[in-house]
Amino acid sequence: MTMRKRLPPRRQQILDFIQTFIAENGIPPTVRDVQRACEISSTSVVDYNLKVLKRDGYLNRRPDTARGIELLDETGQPVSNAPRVQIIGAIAAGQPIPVFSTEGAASSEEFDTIEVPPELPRRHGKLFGLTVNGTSMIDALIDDGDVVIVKPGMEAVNGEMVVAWLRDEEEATLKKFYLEGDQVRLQPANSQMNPIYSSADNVEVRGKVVTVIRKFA
Amino acid sequence: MTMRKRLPPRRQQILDFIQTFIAENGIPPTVRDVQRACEISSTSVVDYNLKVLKRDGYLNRRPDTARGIELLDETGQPVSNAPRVQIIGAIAAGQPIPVFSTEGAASSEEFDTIEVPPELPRRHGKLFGLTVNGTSMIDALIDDGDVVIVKPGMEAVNGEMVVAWLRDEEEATLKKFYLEGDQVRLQPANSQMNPIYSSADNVEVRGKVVTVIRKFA
DNA sequence: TTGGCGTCAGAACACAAGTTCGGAGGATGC
DNA sequence: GCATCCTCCGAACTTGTGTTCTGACGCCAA
Repeated sequence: MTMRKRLPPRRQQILDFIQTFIAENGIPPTVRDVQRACEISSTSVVDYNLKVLKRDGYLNRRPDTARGIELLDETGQPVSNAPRVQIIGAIAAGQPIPVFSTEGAASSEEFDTIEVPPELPRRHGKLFGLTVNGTSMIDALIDDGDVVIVKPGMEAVNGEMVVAWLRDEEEATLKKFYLEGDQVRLQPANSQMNPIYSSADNVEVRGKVVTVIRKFA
Repeated sequence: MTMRKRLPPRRQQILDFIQTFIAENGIPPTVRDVQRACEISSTSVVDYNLKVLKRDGYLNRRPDTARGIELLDETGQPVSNAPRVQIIGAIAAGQPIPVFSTEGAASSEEFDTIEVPPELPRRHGKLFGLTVNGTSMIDALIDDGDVVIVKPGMEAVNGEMVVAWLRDEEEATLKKFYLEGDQVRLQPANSQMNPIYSSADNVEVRGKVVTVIRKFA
């Protein structure tokens, strides 16, 4: 693991541009793309900085090939353009969620993110992630440290796993949702634990679990 | 939604190569890359076929730009370069798996595939997928039609969900694995179902579940 | 047959793009 | 001052790469 020091402004600018360019166009920029965008007078300057960035492990270059720049992450792995979902907090049965601003569009770089298959955002739109604390969902194959990907929304069908907000208690929990008459049963995924019963008025569905991502198994 | 008819072999070959090339290199091939790989005598032939493929909605081309090919999916959306895992069959408690050649490296286009976060193959190497039939794993948040991503391997730790092959019965099942003395308990994830006990000799772990991907929720 | 159509071959063109070279400031240390 | 290193400049060189032109071959219907 190479340390990532603060870069000279030129170099940082180049690196940022490459990142943006790939995100926007799907393919890496050419040397001259970088030159124009960063208003550098000569391609040799770009080449020089790219060489340094390569030496320091920020990217790879395929020699003699057009658009041969390949960004690397902190571990030296090629970086992918897979979509990332913000992990906006943690959740555990009976524990409050911190922020939880569903549409706040908070500034990007504040939260951790996690890679998801591109199919998910395509199908569900905006999503967020919650880290699961503890093993209270162990029967649902959700272990300590796993991340649930949640689609914001108020509706839920019986049996779906939802993020439920209990108004009176001011707590959020991750449970299976069952509407039974005028009360709601929130069923944990742990045979050791009992369901929570609450009046339907007191339960606010904040979103439902779309999938679970196990960070390492 | 454009219909995707059977393509002439040349065109299909070109399309396949582009797909493979992007998967392997992260950037699209050049016209001459295609030419060499498909053993085509002239770049004009490649260009001609690319034009037809573009007309028919299989790809986009950025004019005059190196590596300007952009693959499209059935809906005309740009296709991502997220890794894909082969779904080599289906599995349900007590049901046999069809093929199950772990390392066979079967011909590419025979199986369905599913997108996974790039982190998974990076971490675990070669993986395969199995479609889950039925709701016998419902307590594990694995529903009918979900896909379990499995890392091939013989070892398992107690509590892990594994694909277990029962030699005598010649059946494969998806269960949680517990080695208890010299026998193995295969615990289903359904409170309605009883565990299977078998001698350790009779149980062969084929792989363990790395994650679950819900196709639509 | 004839003509159109889809497909391919070979070659060339024109520009895109990676690479290299000599030189020049500016900082830093001796 | 002098050497050394980092960084930049301008220009050129060489190759990569998209594109085009002309011609040909086979197929099929009028």
